[in-house]
Amino acid sequence: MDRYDPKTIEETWQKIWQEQETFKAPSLKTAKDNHQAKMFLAEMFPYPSGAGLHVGHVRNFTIVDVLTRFYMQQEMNVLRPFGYDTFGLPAENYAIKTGISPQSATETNINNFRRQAKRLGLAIDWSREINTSNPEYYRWTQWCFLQLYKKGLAYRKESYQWWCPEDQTVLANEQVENGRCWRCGHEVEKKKMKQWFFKITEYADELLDEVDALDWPEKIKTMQKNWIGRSKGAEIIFEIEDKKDTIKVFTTRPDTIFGVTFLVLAPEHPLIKDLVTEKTREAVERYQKETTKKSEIERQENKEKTGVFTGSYAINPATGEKIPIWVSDYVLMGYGEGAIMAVPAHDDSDYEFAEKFDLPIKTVIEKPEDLDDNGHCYHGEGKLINSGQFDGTDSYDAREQVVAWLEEQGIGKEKITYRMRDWLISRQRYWGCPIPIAYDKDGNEHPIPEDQLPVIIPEVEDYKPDHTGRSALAKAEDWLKVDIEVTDKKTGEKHIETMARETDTLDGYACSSWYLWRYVSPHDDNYAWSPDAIKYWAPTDIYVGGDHAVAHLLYIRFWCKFFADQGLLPFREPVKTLLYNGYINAPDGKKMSKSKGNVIDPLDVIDSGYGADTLRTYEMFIGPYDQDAAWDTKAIGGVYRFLNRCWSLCYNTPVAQEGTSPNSSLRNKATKKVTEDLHRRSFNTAVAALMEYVNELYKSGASHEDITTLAKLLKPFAPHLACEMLE
RNA sequence: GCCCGAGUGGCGGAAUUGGUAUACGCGUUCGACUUAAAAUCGAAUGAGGAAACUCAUAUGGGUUCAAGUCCCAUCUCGGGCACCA
Repeated sequence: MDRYDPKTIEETWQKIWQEQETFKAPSLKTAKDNHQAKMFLAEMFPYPSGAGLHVGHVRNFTIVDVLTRFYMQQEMNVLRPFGYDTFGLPAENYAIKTGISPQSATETNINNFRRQAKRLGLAIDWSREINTSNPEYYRWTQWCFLQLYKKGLAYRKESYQWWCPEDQTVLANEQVENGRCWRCGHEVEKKKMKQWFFKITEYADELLDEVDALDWPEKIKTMQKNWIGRSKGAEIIFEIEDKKDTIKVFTTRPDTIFGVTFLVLAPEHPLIKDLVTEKTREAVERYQKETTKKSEIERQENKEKTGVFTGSYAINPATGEKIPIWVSDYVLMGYGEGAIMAVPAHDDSDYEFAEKFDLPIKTVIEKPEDLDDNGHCYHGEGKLINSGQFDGTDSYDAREQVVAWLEEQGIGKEKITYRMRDWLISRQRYWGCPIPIAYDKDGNEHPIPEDQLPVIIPEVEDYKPDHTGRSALAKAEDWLKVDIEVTDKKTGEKHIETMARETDTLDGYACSSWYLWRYVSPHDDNYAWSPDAIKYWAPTDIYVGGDHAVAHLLYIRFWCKFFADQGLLPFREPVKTLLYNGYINAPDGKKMSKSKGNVIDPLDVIDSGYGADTLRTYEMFIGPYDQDAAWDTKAIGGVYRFLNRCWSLCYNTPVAQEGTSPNSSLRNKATKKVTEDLHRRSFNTAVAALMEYVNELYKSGASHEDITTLAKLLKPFAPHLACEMLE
């Protein structure tokens, strides 16, 4: 052979790797006996869409692959599995349109994905492949649900939830982006429904406190902190004039209590109906109706304050003054108590509201004189004024003192509030993991016993959700009925009762909340993850992805903490190091999309003659892995030329005699540089260093030893060519 | 509005701990090979200048023997949060 022929080389080596199971992780026994360090790497497993792999997958997978091959060269026990996140709307919508079952469409797509992934020459332990819609897998997803249910962390409650009218399902808060559905982009609505939740708020403090210590990008850590949104403040009780009811508010500034000149309730606040008077009832009810009708986008767009007076008054506990109670949509029912004490002198929103409705403004914090602040209200710290016994106190210290004073009177206490809500997991969709619950004739819920798992998704004729807001599962009449043994509470006797299954399925994020642990023992019939294997391999050392900054990456942390508390995981954080890779955009810098017709298909790139090695190396060379990059149709040619030069050096150039200098020092320099760069994940400069090395070898001549070194250093990036050269 | 990042040739980017700015690649130009083209190989390539040299890392200051890197201010772009009390 005198020409670099990627097609032949890549087919040859892919076949060898397949036959020899080159990348199969060592057995537990072997791994422990050889006393090497362990390394568990994974990419965020893909959703196998009908469109096949795109260049973004290639970047994501190649990062993991380069590290996998590198750590194998460093003689570590490496686990690098692969799987598919297969539940989800696209397959179901496709089924509704074409009648092809999601089961069969998913199988087709997986086969396609696997075939394409193999053509990239990925160093995957294929014996560990998992698929979330396989009953062998989702049996254990259901088992996880039951563990959470047993501890009261999976529960059902009725509340207003985000509803996507296009997809006919509810959504988690994390799946609503700017008032729109994350999947289809349709505007979402609020709908009152009884739904299943996971009590993620139980772990809010730990999720927040342990974020800082993680070896994760700061960007992601900040997003998670913002999402959890802990704020420390006080809950204060206001009495209502001439009424027995009281109003609870949450505030982060109890030190401003003397400046409270009115209260504001969210339009959904349950107490409003008791506060309205003959005169105000009509106006208040009209306002409430208008608010409900407004979409979230409208509520966000129109920031002009609106509101209406209830007709009732509360008493400021600090001053004894009578203060009016108003209703306004700038107060949100979902946060704090759904009611606020308004301090217009020191809060922008309250100030705007007071200005608009001509309510009194009372300054209680003195602005430091040297401060040049042209704003209307001062939110900073300072000495208290007009605040009775607290006059002269520094506002920061006054926070605690005021709370203590209110607490003495039994009308206030310290309180911590979170922005994060519990995780809504019900989906009114067919193509998801069935929630293992049944209802008796009185509507009481009963968990499906663990020995009756999995609850298999039934085949149906028609995949459309029914018009009542239930998934197509509701149409599987035989499946709906289930016999469950119940114990009579009074007599203790057991009997079998026929019940109706839950027709909601689990949010797909539930299925991906534990898959990293399944990888350690993917075929275990007795455990979701086997205790020995999890102890050795987990947690995941390096996890690579470019999406799901809050949702998935928060959920896996939550489940990890929960299962650690059950004694089922010997660690409390699932991912040691997170690498968050950037996107690959079209050559014009815009996002690739089918509709724009600017999609680069990686398989086309391989088949055009460049081969997988060029594609992989190019995507590592394109720029720092964590930055977005634009595809450059010309620059990939430079990488192809580079691999050609490596080839020529090996096959078409006379072998130089091995001398001592300068070749050995060049070798050492290149080895040191590439190794260091891989340790600090600077893939682009590692490739640059290899190019430099090759350029130098062209000048000096390459000995046998030089070519061997080059091939070894090249192997993580262009494994097929490197293996061929080493042969 | 608040909180993070980032601004370096024609382009993507490098400079790891304050120590030769522009590695590597693309593009461009010239040369070799060829009847020719492609491919390949070699050379040049921040700006100005014949050269010595001067000026250049968004802008303006500062610290330092030394600043792309540290400090202050400003501008621009990107991201996150956003009526969260």
